[in-house]
Amino acid sequence: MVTAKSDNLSASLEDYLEAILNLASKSNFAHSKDIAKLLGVSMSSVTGASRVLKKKGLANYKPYNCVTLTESGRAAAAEIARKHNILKSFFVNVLGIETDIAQQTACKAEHTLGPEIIERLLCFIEFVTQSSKNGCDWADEFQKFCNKKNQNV
Amino acid sequence: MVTAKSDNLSASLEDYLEAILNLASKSNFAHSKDIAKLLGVSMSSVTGASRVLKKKGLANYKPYNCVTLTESGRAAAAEIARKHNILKSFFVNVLGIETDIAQQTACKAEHTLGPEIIERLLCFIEFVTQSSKNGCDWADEFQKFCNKKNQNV
DNA sequence: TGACAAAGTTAGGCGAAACTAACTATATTA
DNA sequence: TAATATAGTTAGTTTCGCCTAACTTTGTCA
Repeated sequence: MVTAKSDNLSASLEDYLEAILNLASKSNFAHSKDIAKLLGVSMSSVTGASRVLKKKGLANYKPYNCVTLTESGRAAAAEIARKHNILKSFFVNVLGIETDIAQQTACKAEHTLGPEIIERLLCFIEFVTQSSKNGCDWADEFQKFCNKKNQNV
Repeated sequence: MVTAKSDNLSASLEDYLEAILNLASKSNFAHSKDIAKLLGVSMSSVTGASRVLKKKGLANYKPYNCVTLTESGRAAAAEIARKHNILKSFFVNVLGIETDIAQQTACKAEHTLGPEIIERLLCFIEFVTQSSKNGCDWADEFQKFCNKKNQNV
């Protein structure tokens, strides 16, 4: 296994990791200021987190330089991002939740749901997608079901 | 509305509330020792939490006495327990997750999922239940889908 | 009824995560 | 190239949630 699962990360550190991954998607590095803005946190908090991530071998950090992810940092961040996307997709495409709420909730839930649930959710999304191709559109049927129910209230 | 939603509760306080509700379901009161055991926490932590819950008007607490919930404490706890049950039911009955894992995950996720998601999940459970009565057993089909997929791996 | 065990509390401390305010480094530009 | 604006850091503080160790209260039983 190459994917060095660096576990034992707090929800907060996972957020920093994910933020860096996203910001670095084009440029390969992330500015403290942008991380701070993205996470709604002060710059000094970013400095603190960067030091911790460095100590854990997940980020390359030198004072007054941009932050980059190490190999295992990238792997860990990618896992978190994957969880995030699966959750968001489930919320939007299966449950029919509004994008904004789906996004926000995915951010929180990605830290609390274990692999068993995540993999099953992924499976479930595939299942629904597949059956819609076979003419049985569950997501659509579900929406109708919801609408009918809401009318009765 | 009677349900005095006392929000702004930390995940931790919600856990205490839920624990007290569960322990008090028969006797109407909860011993510190039992709360501590249920939550895997020291008794002094329970004392601290009890004081906070009292200050928030959610629990009746007097040193060296059992803890009971106030009216609004009960309402808040019931809401949390409801979330918990909806989540657990979704995990077990729709996703087919093992009971233990479902239970544990529900404990964590109940603090992070907002009402929109929870209500939709409830709706979804009803939808699946209903359609299984009409001869279309989704949960079962999904299990088959999962099994087939796992075989291919 | 008095000694002892069990239950509960208090005091003090620790680590995580955030903040503000003051300082330092870097970059820009006149 | 020196002044200044922007970015980043450091120091010190706060809040939360938990812990251990020592103490107090309550309840039991010989």
